Amino acid sequence: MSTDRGRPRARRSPTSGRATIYSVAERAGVSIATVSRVLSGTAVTSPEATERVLKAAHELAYVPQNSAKSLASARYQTHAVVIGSLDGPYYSELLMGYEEVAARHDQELLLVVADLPRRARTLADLRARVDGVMIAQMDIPAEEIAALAALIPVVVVGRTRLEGCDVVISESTDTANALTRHLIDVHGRRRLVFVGDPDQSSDVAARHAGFQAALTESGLDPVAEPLRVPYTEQGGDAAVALVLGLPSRPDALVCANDEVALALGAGLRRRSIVPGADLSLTGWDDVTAARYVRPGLTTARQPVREMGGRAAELLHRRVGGSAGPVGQHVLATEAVIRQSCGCPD
Amino acid sequence: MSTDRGRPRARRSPTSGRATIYSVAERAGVSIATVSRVLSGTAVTSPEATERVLKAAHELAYVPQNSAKSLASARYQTHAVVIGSLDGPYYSELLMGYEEVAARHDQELLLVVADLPRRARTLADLRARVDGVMIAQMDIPAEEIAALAALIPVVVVGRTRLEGCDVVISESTDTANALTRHLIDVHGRRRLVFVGDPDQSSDVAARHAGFQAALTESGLDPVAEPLRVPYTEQGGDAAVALVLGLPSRPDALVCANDEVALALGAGLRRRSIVPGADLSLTGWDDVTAARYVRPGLTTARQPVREMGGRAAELLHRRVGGSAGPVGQHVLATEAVIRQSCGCPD
DNA sequence: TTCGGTACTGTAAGCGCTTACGGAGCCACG
DNA sequence: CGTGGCTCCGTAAGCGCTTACAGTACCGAA
Repeated sequence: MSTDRGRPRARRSPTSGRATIYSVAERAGVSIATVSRVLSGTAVTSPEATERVLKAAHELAYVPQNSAKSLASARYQTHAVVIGSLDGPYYSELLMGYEEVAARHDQELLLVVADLPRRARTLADLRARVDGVMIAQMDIPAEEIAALAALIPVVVVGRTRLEGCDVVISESTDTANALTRHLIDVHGRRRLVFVGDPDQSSDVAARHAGFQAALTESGLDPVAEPLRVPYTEQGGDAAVALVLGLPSRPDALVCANDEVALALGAGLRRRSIVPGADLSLTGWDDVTAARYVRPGLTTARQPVREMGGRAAELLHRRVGGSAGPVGQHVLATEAVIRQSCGCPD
Repeated sequence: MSTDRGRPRARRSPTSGRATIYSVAERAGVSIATVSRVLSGTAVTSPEATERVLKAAHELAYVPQNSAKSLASARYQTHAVVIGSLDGPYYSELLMGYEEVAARHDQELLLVVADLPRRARTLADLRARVDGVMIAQMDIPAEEIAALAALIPVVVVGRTRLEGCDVVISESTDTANALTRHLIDVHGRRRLVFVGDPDQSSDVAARHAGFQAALTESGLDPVAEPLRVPYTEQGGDAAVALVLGLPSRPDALVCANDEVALALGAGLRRRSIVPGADLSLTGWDDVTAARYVRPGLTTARQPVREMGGRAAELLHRRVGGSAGPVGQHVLATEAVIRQSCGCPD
């Protein structure tokens, strides 16, 4: 019947008893369009209508259904955050920094822990679920990231040399250089070894480059190839054996991160080789434990929280279309001199 | 015209160029219903249709639009994870454990860091965005949680005495008791003090209860009221002054967590009071630093990862409706004896 | 041959929003 | 008094799915 034509189509059943835009409209005596306009502030509405809608919405404890909003507006108000693990303070700190800024822009966070096995599916699927993706995981191939970046805005943290997406990193090479120079110039070290695999992440590669540069500038050669161990406690334990197996005992160990340095230091000490005295030991990241061990671990502090914040800001802009050409954002790093290099307390 | 009646309504424009269920249906030569059935596996489809749909979907790189799915099915396939902070290893570990199990059930994770200021809005809004909520934050009032639990399935980790939702905790009282008895019976401590505020969290309250019970069972009285400091490094620093200000110097400090214990230990040592020798010091949580400091910190290890996993499992069941009555799930805790209590290396 | 099942499939309604479009009411101006 | 412009509002189409319902085709039993 044509008498039906003018009114909103009959609703099914009140599915969940939850208020919808229809119930709010009815209670406020306006159309759903007006409710939408009032609540999203996208168009002018009369003071009376505005007030009535607000009142009705409040009385019904109305919360807009997220899925309906997204479907109609083609916006998710959500960023995906892709990390490989939450081990150690690095990712936690990064996530906190990211969250803070994202929340300021009313963006929600979808946490994706992307193991290798489940990655392929997940990563591509994200484009049907979020507005943009932040990646802070080292072991995802560059091509995979590039493919994703072609579908949806992507910002990457902590690694470099990526095409088509913004990158946020902290300065590594110069600081690693300075730290290494400190060992050479101040502590007179001559037989230095880098502990960590430069090929595993561009970040570590940059640190290694700084290390290498410092040696070259001082006319030295490394005592050995980098000791390629994983960036974990286990890696540090493994490094103990490698160090002891070296033809000539090094007098300085520059580690890719604190975890490795701490485990390596503890292992050496068990063999009566005392970091700070018998050799210099440095880490990277300034984890909490670094300032509790004795001797305190000389290391470098990345502005991790700020990196997260910057990444969130960038991605938000990029999603909103108000960002310039993609580029690389480098934040400053600070060397933290404690005693494991040989400095006095 | 009635000739139009039989065919699917005309689509607007190909909004984003992305494949939809319509394009897949068209390419496969079937209806969208069949596509949906094939891809979700909710009904039998002929081998030929199945294959054609799969092929078309693959060729078009089709990913179902999450918002449309949710809107139509009233399911989000997402859990909210509410935490107060990611500081320290506790929350990271919890989150990892949770994520692992949630992923196994194909549930996504919405990360909500709920500061006090933004909490009220966020928490209630979650019901229009996720299927269930996991809360691992200590400072949310019980009533607020109860209110949320009335709207949507909720599971709480690490605190007790909550109505209407599942609770996952680790055993605290007995382990705290055992740890305290160790100090009394093995190390002959008599002047014990608890460091931490039992009123801040039910978890710490339980540890304090165990501490208190051990004293009572041994016919002792605590030397002083609990030193009510925050559970942070700053709290530990503050505790140093409190300890030194005590009328009688305690010979054992039982701390609410490792962070406090580590900072307190470092502070005391600076005053030439050596943990392990001059007094016993214990923590709780077994953070990474606990095994690197000297003396190694005697502490207790909660099965944090398992707690996260259990919580995810519970919430998934509860959302699916296949869970029994709400209840409390207690996992075992393990005392970790190192040297800060006075034990030899 | 007829009829009831069984195995699939298509049609279309509906999920709860956003938003283009057009209309109503009102004022100022010619 | 007619007209143009402005402000506010309602109508309805559409977002891309799921799923109830109603076939259709085919087979075996009566």
